[in-house]
Amino acid sequence: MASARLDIQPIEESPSLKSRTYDALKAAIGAMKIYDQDAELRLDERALSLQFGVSRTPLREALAQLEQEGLVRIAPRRGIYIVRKTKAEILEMITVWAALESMAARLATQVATDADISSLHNLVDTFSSAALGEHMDEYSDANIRFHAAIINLSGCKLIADITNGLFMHVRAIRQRTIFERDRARRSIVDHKEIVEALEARNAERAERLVREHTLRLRDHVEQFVQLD
Amino acid sequence: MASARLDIQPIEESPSLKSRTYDALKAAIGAMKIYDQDAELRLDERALSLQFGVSRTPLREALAQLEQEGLVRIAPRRGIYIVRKTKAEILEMITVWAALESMAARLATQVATDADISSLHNLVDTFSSAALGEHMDEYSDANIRFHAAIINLSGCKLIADITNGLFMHVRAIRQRTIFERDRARRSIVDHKEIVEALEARNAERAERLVREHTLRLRDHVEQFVQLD
DNA sequence: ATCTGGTTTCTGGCATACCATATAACGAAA
DNA sequence: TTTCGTTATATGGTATGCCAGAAACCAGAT
Repeated sequence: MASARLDIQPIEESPSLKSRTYDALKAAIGAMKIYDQDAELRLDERALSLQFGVSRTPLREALAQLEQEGLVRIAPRRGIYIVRKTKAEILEMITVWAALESMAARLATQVATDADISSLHNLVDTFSSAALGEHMDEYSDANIRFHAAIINLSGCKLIADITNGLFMHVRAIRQRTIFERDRARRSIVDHKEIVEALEARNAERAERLVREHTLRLRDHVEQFVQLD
Repeated sequence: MASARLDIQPIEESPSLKSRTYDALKAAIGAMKIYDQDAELRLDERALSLQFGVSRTPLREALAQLEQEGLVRIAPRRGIYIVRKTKAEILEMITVWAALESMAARLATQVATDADISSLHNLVDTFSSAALGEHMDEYSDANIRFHAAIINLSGCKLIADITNGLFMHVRAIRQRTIFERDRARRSIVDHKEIVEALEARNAERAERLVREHTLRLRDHVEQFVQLD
C-alpha cells in the first residue's frame, strides 16, 4: 500500500564475487553425483575462473573456504579435488546428526508452542496415506523436511547450522540409500511417535525416539550402503 | 642406530603461508582477551601482512577461513573485526557441546577399552584432593582435559573436531566464569559418577550424566556470566 | 623395447597493482 | 559556530603476472 512518507528499505549490499562464487561452487558440487564411478572430481582454477567469468583471486578464496568445510581438497601444485567422504565419515556424520537432533527434540519440548508442534502433523500425515512404493523421492523430501522442522522447533540456530553442513555431505549418498518399503513404513511410525512425545512435552522420550530413529538410519547405511 | 642402507624419511612438505598465517592468526585471537572493555577488535589487512611478513593474498585467504569459522567478520570497505559472541550464542554452543559429549559418552561405553576408561581416573583423582580454592586454573585445565578425554574415547573424530571449534569460542569467556568452590566440588562428584557409569558400560546413565553436567554449566553461565 | 635424464607444460602459491566505496578531513557558506 | 558539500584517505575487492614444484613428455642410450 502507498504511504504519505518515503518508505525506505535498507540497501542490500551486493554480495561479493567471492561469496557468489562460493555459493555457485557449492551448489554445483551439491548437484553433482560425486559417487558415480566416472565422476570428474578434478577442478581447475583457471578453467573455473573462465567459466564463472571471475578472476582467480575470488575463486581461490571461495575454494579455500570449501576446503575448510571439507568439500574439496587442495593439493599444492597437484590439483583441486572434490572429496569423497568415506563410509566411516558418513557414519560419523549421521551419529552427530543423531546427537544434535535428539537434543533439538529435547529443547523443542521446552520452547516450542503447541501450534508449532501441531504443524508437524502436516509433514507426517501427508505420507502416511501416500503410495509409498512409487513416491520415494517425495517421501525422502518430506522426511528431510520433518527432521529440519524439529531442529527449527528447538530454536537453536547453531544446531541448524551444523546439521545443514552435514546434510550437504549426507545428501550425496542419498541416491545410494536403499529405501525399502518396510523402512519407509517404519520411519513413518517413528515420526508419529516423535510427534506424540513432543506434544506430550516428554523430553526424555522425544529425545530417545529421535536418537534411536536416526541411529537406525546409521546402522542401515552401515549395513547396506557401499561407497568405494 | 646406523644401518647399511639409506633410511629415507618422507619429506614433509612445508605448510603454505596461508595455513601458517591461519594458525598464527587463530592462536593470536585465542590468546586475546576479546571480552575486555578496551579490547582492540579491529584488524588491518595491510598492517597484518607487514607484521607477518606475508603479502595480502595468503593473509586474506586465512581471514576468509576464519570468517567462515565465525571468528572474524569482514565488512567490505569497513574493516575486519574479531567477533564477540553474544551470550545467546555461547549458550547455544554449550548446548551443542552437551549434545555431542553425551553422545560421545554413549559411544564410549560401546567402543572404549577398560584400560582407556580407567585412565580417566587420573584426570579426576588429581583434583579430588587438591586444594580447590587456590588452584582454579589447574582445575579448569584438568576439567577441560577430562571432557576432551571422554570425547576421544568415543572414537568419533567428527565430534572431536566440532567441539574443538566450539571450545575456541567458549574458552574466551572462561575467565569470566565464576568458579565458586561449590561448583568445582560438585563438578568433581559429577565426574566421578560419569566414570563409574562408563565403567559399568551403562550407556543411558553415562549419557544422561554428561548431558546434565554440561547443561548445568549452561544454566550457570546463563545466570552468572555477563558479557555485554 | 626399455630405461634414464632432461625439458616442457601444467597448476597452485604468492606478490603486487589498481579499483570502488566508506569514512574522515576539510573548508566555505550561512 | 554550525552545516553541508567537496576532497582526501583508508580499506577491502579484484585482476594479473610471475614463481616453484609436479607431472607429462621426449629423446638418446642401452
